[in-house]
Amino acid sequence: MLGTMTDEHPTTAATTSSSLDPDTAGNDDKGRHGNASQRIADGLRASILSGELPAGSRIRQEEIAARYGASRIPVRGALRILESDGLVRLVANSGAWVARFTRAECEEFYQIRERIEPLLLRMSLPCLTAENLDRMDELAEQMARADRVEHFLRLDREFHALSYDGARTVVLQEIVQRMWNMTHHYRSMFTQVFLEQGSQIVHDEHRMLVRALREGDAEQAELVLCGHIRRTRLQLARHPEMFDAWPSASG
Amino acid sequence: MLGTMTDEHPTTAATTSSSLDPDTAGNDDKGRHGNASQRIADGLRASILSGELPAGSRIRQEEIAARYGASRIPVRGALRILESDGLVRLVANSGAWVARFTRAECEEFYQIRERIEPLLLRMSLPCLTAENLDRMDELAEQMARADRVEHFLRLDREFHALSYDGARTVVLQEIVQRMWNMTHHYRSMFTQVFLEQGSQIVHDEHRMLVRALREGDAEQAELVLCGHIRRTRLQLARHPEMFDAWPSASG
DNA sequence: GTACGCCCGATAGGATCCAATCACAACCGC
DNA sequence: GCGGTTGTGATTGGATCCTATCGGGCGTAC
Repeated sequence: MLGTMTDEHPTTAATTSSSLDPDTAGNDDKGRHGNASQRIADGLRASILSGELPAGSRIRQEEIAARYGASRIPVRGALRILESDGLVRLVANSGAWVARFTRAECEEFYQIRERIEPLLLRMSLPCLTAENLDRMDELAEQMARADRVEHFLRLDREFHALSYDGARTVVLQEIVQRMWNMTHHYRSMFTQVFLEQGSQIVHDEHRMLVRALREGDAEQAELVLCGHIRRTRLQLARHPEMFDAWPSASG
Repeated sequence: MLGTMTDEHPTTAATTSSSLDPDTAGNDDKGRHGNASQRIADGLRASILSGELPAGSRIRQEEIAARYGASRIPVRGALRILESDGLVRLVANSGAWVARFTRAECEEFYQIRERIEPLLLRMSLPCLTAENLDRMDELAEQMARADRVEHFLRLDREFHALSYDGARTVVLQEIVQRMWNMTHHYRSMFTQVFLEQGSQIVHDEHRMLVRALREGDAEQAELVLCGHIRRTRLQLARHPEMFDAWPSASG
């Protein structure tokens, strides 16, 4: 026979790498089983999120290919992956740029997050374990004492990722992850501001969230999370200077 | 100079093709200016949505390349595009399959839609024109008289796409479009059922939606739309036979 | 002096060829 | 007879080469 090998759907996906945690985002060992595109995409994603590749800067295929010791073919694949991640903008026959978002787009992302993250939280709630919640308490505690931006961001991302850990969804988690990646730089700048101000409300919200989850109160958890994101969006809107002070795109 | 050509971000995107309408979905003329990947992706998308390529069937690169008179390189690009559209599932070193969704995943999609489409509608409302609304009335009228599934689906998609036409968003519209594509077959089967039953509630909802939009009542419009999607989800959950009677994947 | 058109370099996209990987199957040892 | 192993074919992934396209710079005409 010729065409009757494995024409049915694959048993499980298992190839989409990258968790909500930016460090392990795409560094799953299984992700690289012979897939250079994925490896390059993961590396580029890390470079973009770390700020090494600033928003608006151009990405040249040959340069990336040389850096990763590959040809331009897997680089193109990587760029497509990052485009679907929302981190790179491709223009046919022209080139690739690190995505840069306007203030309006950023507000759009936050409004999307306000709607879908509470849903994801609701879906996650029934399967959250006591270990999840204990760890979230720890993280909330550590965040309250954090003074460096990168440290806070790492804890914050792990905190929220944990809160979504019980969800059995696929697409929703991917969307949420994309939103987190796309808003990464804004959260970074915003964190800078509120760490300087020593605002406490973020930690109050985190504690309220864990409490609602512990009590199994999905409605309350949704409200707290929605408010958490909404407050951030409104705060962000009050700091338009963040959108002017973009890290400039060097060649 | 060497590196100082156009290293800034491109002025506008303008390359993401495909509207909410499945016919023009990706057939924008500008999409093909030397971009075979896009052209092939658009063709494949149409084949998948039309049912010509059934869910779960395998996609062979060489076969597609031959059909479109190209090499396998742009086919790979097309497959990546469709993967980010959620219509194709890629497994490294194994192959590509037309995405097939479980009942749980389908419910997930509808729940996502319940949350984000009302938001998109709210964002669209302020910029909707009288022409938009008049055309929506027409479409609602035609839908009430439609008796063929494809005809209804086409009108329905145009109706809702029009309701989102005022939105200045980018990402949100892409997400919504993806959800519509991924649920396309389910809507097809569901439409079959309710057309046979002669149910009127869908048309009532459509009229209520237009009325709320005319009155500029965003809150009411959101509620109606949420209920519209929610009711469909619950109806779908009551027809588990749809998930058994999948079109089989022929090689 | 300015505006238009042509030319050319650089970069992205595509074709062809080659290597790696996987699935199936037949074979051999126990 | 059965399980593990290895071989083979098909298919995907990657490298190299070639072509198309885009943008800037120069020259010329008005």
